[in-house]
Amino acid sequence: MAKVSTRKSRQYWLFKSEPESFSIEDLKAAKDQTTYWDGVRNFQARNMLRDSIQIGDGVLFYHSNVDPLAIVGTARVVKNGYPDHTAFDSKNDHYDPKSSKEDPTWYMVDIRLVQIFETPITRAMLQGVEELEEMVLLQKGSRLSVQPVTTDEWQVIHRLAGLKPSV
DNA sequence: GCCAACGTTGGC
DNA sequence: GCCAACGTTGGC
Repeated sequence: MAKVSTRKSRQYWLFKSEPESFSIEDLKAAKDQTTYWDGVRNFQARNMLRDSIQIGDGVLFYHSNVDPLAIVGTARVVKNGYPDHTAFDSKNDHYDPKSSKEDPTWYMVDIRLVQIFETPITRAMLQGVEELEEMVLLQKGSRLSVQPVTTDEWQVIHRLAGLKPSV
């Protein structure tokens, strides 16, 4: 019998990336427009990657540490959490000697591009929207690079992009 | 470039 | 187990 998802409904997430290291254009250029989301080295984010994020979930792709800060498009989860092999590679920037193949510390998922927004939804735009006041991204001091997004937030952001909620 | 917020490390 | 010191993130 095929493996069945443990929950019925799709969930939504926001992934941050510095475009200098990996931009949504890089995702577009990747083979099958798909990538593994490696390098997350925070336990809270790790738990989401390992335990919560599932195939079919929607991902807002956010560019951080750049002008303009913005949600630049969406992606879809195409592979559930599995060990982040970059932690095993001593030559990799994200190498972590405490993580082993036998007992991995860090996890990643695979995502595939859905769309690049014609007009990026800038952080400044988000900050003006009452329905997004509680969005994790906009909370003071929020540094999580993988964050949950509510269904309402997902829909508001698609509306701002002039799109029907897709994925 | 600044600095607040946060996570981790290590001495005790 | 506390907490000061330190390093990093990331908005501004």
